[in-house]
Amino acid sequence: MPRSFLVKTHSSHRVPNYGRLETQREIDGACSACRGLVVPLLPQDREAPSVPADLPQPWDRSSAFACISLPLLPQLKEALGASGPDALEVSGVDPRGSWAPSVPLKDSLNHLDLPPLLVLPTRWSPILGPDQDGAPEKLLGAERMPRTPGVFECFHCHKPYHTPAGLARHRQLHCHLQAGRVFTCRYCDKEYTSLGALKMHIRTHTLPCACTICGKAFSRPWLLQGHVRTHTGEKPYACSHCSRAFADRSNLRAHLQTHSDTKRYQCRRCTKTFSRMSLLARHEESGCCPGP
DNA sequence: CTGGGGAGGGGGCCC
DNA sequence: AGGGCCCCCTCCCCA
Repeated sequence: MPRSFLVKTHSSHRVPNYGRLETQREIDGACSACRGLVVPLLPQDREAPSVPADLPQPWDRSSAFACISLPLLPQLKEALGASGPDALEVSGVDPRGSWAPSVPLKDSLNHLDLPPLLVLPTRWSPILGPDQDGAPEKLLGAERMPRTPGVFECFHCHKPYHTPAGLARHRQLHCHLQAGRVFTCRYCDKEYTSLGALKMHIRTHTLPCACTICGKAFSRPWLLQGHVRTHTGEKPYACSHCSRAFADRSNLRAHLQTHSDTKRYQCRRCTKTFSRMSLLARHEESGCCPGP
């Protein structure tokens, strides 16, 4: 089953049932599209894809999730053709290994005349990302660096995402919302599709981790740990290119960008590149590149 | 205006 | 289920 994930929506009119906060609302009239089964057709994989790809492919492991109603599976298999994977029904498959659809999976599924939720993948609209090689660069051994941002747009709500994986997670949101499997925060109106995600979010309201030195409170122990370093001066993350050290790994990562010859974020209107998205955003907001 | 460091927040994944 | 850790991102500030 797909992992639960954050529901970033504030449009809820649902009333939280705090009597069973820890209880998922059961919906009788669950999402017709999801009533059968939510199947990760191509399971998400955090590891680096082995096949370089200029653009996300329809069978990209990190992007292809769909809600497949079990009764529709024979129909789906027929549309995909006889060469389709037998394992498609329940376990998912990475077609790049042994099989790939002869036509884009999206088109195959569209032939089914299914409700929109059953169609995958969602429309991709890469705007940036000429160097989206699909192979995350390595940092500090097993760590990952972000890909060059593109824009991948949700078919349903047109919400933009920087990565196909982010879009894939977002698409699950539509499935969960239609199914009514939603937990709402009692402190704000954020909604989550799993209780665990909600509990984690609630910590951002209750801030159970307090600094013994200054009293500042944090939602998670590791946030507090990072904060304590601001008191102790500990900087365990050293740059391998210079003598600088950092208390925070993310800041080291940002710093390493300054050693890189290639800037990841390029202005869409001029060719100027930036090491950080925030710098690009500031550049665009500054009006440096007046429109046509 | 730009580049970069410091600090922190958020959700996801793994064990 | 919970903790630890991950990545991604943002904001603020300063040179």
